Amino acid sequence: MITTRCRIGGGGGGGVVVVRLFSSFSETPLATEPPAAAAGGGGGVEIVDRDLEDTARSVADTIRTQPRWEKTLLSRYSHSHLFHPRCADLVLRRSLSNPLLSFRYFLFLSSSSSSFSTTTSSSSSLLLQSLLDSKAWGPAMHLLRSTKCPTDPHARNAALSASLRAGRIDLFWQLYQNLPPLEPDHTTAGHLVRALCLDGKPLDAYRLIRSSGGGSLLPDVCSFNILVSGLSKIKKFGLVSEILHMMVSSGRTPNILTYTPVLHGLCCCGMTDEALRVFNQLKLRGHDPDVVAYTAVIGGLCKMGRMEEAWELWSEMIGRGIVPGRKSYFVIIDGYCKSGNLERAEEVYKEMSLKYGECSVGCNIMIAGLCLHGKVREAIDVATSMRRKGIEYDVVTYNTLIQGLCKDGKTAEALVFYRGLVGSGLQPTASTYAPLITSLCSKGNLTGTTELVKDMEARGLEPLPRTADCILLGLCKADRAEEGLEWLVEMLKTKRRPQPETLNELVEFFSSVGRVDDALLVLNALFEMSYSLEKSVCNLLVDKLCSRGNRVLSEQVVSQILLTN
DNA sequence: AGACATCTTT
Repeated sequence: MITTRCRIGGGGGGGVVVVRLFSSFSETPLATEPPAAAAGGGGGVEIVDRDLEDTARSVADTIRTQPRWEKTLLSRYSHSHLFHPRCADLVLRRSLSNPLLSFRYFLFLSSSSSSFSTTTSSSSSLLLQSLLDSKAWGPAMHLLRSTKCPTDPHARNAALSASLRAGRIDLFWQLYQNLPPLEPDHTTAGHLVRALCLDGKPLDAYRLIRSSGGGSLLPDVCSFNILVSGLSKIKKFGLVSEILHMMVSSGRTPNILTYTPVLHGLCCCGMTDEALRVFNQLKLRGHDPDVVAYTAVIGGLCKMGRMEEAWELWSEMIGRGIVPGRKSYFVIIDGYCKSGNLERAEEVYKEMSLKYGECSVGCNIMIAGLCLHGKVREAIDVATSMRRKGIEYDVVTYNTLIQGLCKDGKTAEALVFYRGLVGSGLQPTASTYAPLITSLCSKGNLTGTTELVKDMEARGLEPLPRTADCILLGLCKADRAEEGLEWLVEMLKTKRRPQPETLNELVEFFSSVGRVDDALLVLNALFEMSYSLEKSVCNLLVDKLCSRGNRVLSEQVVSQILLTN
């Protein structure tokens, strides 16, 4: 028996569940279909099919048209008919267009008659399927757990699959834990891999695959692809290569969709040359890269500013008859913007607009490019023209403009956009506040800063690390050291570590203004985070301590510094 | 059937 432990996510703490994919090969009973007349007929009374059909039709009409039909049914129909499996089956099927009604009928049957059990797994599977299709998860779960409802492995797999498709991993694990063990097979393995990857635990999925021992218990290519994608996102390329070998040796031949996330992952962590190598290998081995693969590699080159090579690949892509999509255009336009070739960016932007029309993301890219190169006025012009064309601003539009204006020293104007953002009903993000707070702090405007910090808190937003540092420095230097130190304590409590440079600057500041006690306090925090103290700051502090005649303390500090550096 | 690519965060 092979089990793999994995954590289940969803709500907060998430317990540990044993993935029991390969727990037992034995007795998961397949649902069997007993003879139709076995139950309900008692006493040798033979019920004619025709009668049952009439009853079923009438019952189905009743439950569809009457609000409270439970009592009516019990008094109007003979129990031997009502609870006859064939009749139950027919009513359930007739009501499928209203899955919840059908489910209510199922509940009625199972609670009114202790001997009732749907005898064909097909009608309960149909009911389950329609409940899943209408995303009625609660009833679907109830049905699956009901002992009165035989559901075959296929139906259970359908439920697992439906919960994954709907992105409800929480439900997936509930189902998985509460259902009787499934016959271990490659379908279930695939579902588990997908669920673990969606849960952000590709390593657990990898361990599961490793422990399965290979062969027929390995999932299909598509699930493998999801695993490769998950491992690529966390940059575990060694494991990716192991999985690729496993795929080849088990006959799950990797395809272009297997490799694209790898290319993307490599490009994202600066390994663009490695991506290029893999990409060329793929082409040599006869794979036809699609638009997504091309876009990934072109994006990698763009991120490194290698625009000539990017354009070369772009042309190659066009030459192969591949039509660049919207996102391909975004990538290359952004590349030209970032590298400062704004004219070229505009040319390609126009080409994209002719093909796909304009949208906020495209405008955002141009706005960011203009801001980056000090053309904030032009950026605002682009934004204004968006409004004219009926393209709505999104949070990124606002954030980009706010950042651009702040960098240009136009904090007041940036605040106008901030108010516009809030007024438009969009939710600001931590990135909205970062440049505003930095600007206000550097101007010594602590009133404005604390106001924005309060706004953030009211929205449940945490300042970005740099922003938090900025607030810390701002408060301390504006003669509000008490609040500043409180802020520092709060940061440490919530495990948000200030940068080493920030703490050095603080020690330096407190020393220089003669607040030696505060300097020592910060120094302590600095040591506790095993940061090191810069030499110049150290000299300044020791100097201050000595000049105060505090020889003992200064020697202690020096020896402490020697110890930690 | 299912998966892969975009803009803000200095």
